[in-house]
Amino acid sequence: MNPAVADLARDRSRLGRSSTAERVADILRDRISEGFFRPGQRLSEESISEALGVSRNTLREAFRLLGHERLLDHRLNRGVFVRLPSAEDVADLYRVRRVLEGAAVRRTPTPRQLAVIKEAVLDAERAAALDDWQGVGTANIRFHQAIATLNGSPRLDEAVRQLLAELRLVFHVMENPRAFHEPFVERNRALLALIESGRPDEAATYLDDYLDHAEHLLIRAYEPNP
Amino acid sequence: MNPAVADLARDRSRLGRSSTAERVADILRDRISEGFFRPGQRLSEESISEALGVSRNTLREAFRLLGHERLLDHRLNRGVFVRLPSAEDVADLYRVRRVLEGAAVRRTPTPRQLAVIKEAVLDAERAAALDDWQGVGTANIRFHQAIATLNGSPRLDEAVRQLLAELRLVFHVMENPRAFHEPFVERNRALLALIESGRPDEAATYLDDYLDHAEHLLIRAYEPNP
DNA sequence: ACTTGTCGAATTGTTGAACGATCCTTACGT
DNA sequence: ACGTAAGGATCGTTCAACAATTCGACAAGT
Repeated sequence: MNPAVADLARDRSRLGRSSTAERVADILRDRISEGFFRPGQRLSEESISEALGVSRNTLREAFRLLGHERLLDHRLNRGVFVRLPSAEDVADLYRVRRVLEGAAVRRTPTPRQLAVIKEAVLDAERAAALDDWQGVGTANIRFHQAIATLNGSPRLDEAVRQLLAELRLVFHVMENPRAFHEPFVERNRALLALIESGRPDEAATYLDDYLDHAEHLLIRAYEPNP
Repeated sequence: MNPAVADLARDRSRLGRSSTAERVADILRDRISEGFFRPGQRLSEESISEALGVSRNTLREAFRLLGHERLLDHRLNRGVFVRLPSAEDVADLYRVRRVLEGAAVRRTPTPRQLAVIKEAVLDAERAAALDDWQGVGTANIRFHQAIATLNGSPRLDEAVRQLLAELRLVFHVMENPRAFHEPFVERNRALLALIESGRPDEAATYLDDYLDHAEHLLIRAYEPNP
């Protein structure tokens, strides 16, 4: 086969994925992620389908997709709600993070992977300097996503992407984002240094402590405000 | 709260999840899992909706669910197909298994968890004695699912459940199930012994070799039969 | 023989309306 | 305070219709 044509094979994935339902799901996912739809809020089929100019059936297909990603909670005969994770959910999310990210930091990164991680650290530091704590949170998520890619597994990348999207729901119910995000800006850099210097065991130990700290902060933020 | 009433909480999950679309998804999932629908086969909306007595819209919601579980492949304007995993998919599935099951075997099991694992080992041995290699495959999957529960995370349990369901698709394209399943009956027992005796590092090492072996067998089975 | 253009059947993508089922609220009666 | 009944709103599901797309076949051109 023609080598120039074979190069096109990479773009093939862009062809198939663009049904209306999936595009609607993309829109809703973004809205949830940015906090436009708040956790716990109900999403009316009628009003949203009307607002987006799609039929209820198509919207329901989109809802199914997001429900499977744990961003929406589908309650029979009551409608879909933006998911509001419980304290037990938070604990489980961190259980998964310890496994997935813990395995990731034990791998030796390629220079390209390392560059992506470093860029995320820098973004967080820049946002912190501007007191943009929402931006710090976003950069933080990119940081951990970049770490997850060290596993070299598309499925694990996708799992981490969903997991962090779910975790972002938790951030939206917190009243004080600065208190939560601030301590981790410098921890990100420290973790990067351990990964970069090729000490996987120390990196893993540091990550465990990192995640413990983050989880305790979140859980504590849940108790005064159930 | 009444302790007898609290016991009912476990059945609560059965209440909500019973829309027609989800029940249809359950049926199709079982059919795919048992090989009634072969990998690569196209599932017609019209004929299946008619056969099950549900509308096309409802069936499409079910298709979305299974597509998200990677059991169906949804190609725009061409319909849904039972997923046919590629060799690269197999490699990635085993990448994930090494991470998730590797983390699991390093945990100390409760007596109850150990009992479930042991039961799966026995089931595989019983099926092997009867030359029921399909049954061995099923017991094998239960064995690894039971191992995954050692992580103590509902999300990881679900991830492993989906992962093994996807792997079962691979089994269905193999021509010789005995050659693949037979060697692992006694390996299951050996791995159980290592877990039971509280030697997590040895168990993890053994599991790595176990998964390497399984992956190589599968990949090799793919090459003569693309 | 190989590629390209065109046509038509079959299937999916999406819509809009309809109706029963279920839930929530409110009001009522005991 | 508690159980109940009525009403409205919304979801669950179906159905029919049409547009959009794919696919195979066949003709035409090189």
